[in-house]
Amino acid sequence: MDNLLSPSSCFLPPSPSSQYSTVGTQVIEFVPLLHEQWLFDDGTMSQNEDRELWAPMGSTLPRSPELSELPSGVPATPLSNGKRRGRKPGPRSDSRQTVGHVQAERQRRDKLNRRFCDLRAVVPNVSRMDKASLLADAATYIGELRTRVAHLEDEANKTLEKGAAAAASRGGPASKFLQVDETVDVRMVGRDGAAVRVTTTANHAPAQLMGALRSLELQVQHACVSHVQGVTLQDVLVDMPASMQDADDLRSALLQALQEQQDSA
Amino acid sequence: MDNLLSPSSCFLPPSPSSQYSTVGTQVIEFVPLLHEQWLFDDGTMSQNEDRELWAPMGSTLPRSPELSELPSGVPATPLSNGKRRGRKPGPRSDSRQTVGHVQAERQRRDKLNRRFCDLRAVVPNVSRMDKASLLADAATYIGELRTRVAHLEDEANKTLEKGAAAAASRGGPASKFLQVDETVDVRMVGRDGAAVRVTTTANHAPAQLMGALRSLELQVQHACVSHVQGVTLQDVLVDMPASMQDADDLRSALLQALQEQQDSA
DNA sequence: AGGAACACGTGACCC
DNA sequence: TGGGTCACGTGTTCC
Repeated sequence: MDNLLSPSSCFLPPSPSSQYSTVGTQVIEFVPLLHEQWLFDDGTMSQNEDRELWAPMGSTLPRSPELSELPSGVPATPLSNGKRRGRKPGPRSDSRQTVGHVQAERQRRDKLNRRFCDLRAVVPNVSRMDKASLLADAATYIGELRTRVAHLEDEANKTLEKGAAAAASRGGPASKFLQVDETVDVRMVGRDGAAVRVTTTANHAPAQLMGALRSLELQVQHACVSHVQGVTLQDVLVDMPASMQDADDLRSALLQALQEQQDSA
Repeated sequence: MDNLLSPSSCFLPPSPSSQYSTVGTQVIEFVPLLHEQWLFDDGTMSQNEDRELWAPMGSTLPRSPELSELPSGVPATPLSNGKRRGRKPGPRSDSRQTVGHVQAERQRRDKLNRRFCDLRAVVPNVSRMDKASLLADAATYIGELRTRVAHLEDEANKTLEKGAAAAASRGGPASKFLQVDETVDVRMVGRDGAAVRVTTTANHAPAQLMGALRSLELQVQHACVSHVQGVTLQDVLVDMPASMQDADDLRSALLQALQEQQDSA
């Protein structure tokens, strides 16, 4: 992981290096002045040395005669203290325009890292301090928040209005079904879908089936229910769970869930 | 912007190029035979291709005799469209260990980009397609969700304390959180039938609705359920009980039943 | 032209 | 030692 463990808990480039003068954009940008290494580059250091420190690079390029140093208005940037991550200046020919390029790239990097910081500030429980983990955690966190909001919202809607008038109609005979002539068919639809057909004469069969599907954590993508002459026909399309391979798996699980469902009723 | 506008709307490196052979991770790998590269992230990126495409670089170097290519199995599949962003292989001497390094770095980059994709999948309204904007939008979105959760929570607490309070039933703005996709509509069909339409983002909405109908002793004559993009639409035709006169009676009873249904869950 | 955005290779750092 | 992560400079493409 790296310095990311640094107390500031926020990754920022070792070299703030933000001291472009001419860029138009707002450069409010306070350096987080964390108390860890590289906090102050402040340009006070002599620039050169750092630059020549690692001058002789291994691989090399046929360097163009005029490599010199960045013409940048502010010569600093070297951030000289021994800490630095990036690549050494390496052999490059700067054509007075690549220097602008490298500087722009630096800004872009900084901006991106700032955004990473901002994101990290609003995401709790960032498991590891690493960028990829942060992104993953942010995504899952958003997912959590979403389901929570949805849950709270329909809860609010329900509690929002309801006369005190109680249910009155309660506790009917409810159930006493026998499930003779009850059929449960399951067949695959594509790779991840399963079509379930249930016919029964039981009372409130939809409640039983949907309750069973919920207990199995099966997401209902589509359902169609018809009741005619005492028998209820239900066709349901559900997502096939990863834990099940074929239709038979689902069917037996569903039968058991239906059984439990009606036992609890 | 960039290619980010690409139909896939997800940034992934033009060259998956991930073709480590020995790494443990799954390398299912199907060549993305569709008309655009990298349509999906899902880790199953293809590998191989390019790499020698732009072999002759401008700057040049007396390249070391053994640059060759990575142990790549598939030399072909140039993915030829002239699209590519990164720098060309450039002149490098690989010391048999830097090569492992570069491909490790590649994996890291890919993983990071995958995470960017995942994040982007859960953040709505991503203004611009650019990484920094995505991060910013994600952060603000999390902020919105948070305040929303907070509001909903203390609202729930409020309504929970006072049972009565009533809230003047309907008509008005009701609650600020009542969004368009959270509705319960009821209308009469003939003299003895009622059509109920419920749209919600709640989980396992069918189980809740059917359970509520059962608790009201309402016989389901027909039902149709569709789930799309997180919202569940349910149309149910029920027998109108003798104890209720109009649709509003049924609606309020249903709302209460739904509430109880979810409280018991 | 020139800016913006990205991927890549590379040196450095850490555990 | 080595795998993992980072920042940097660079080449490249798109607008």
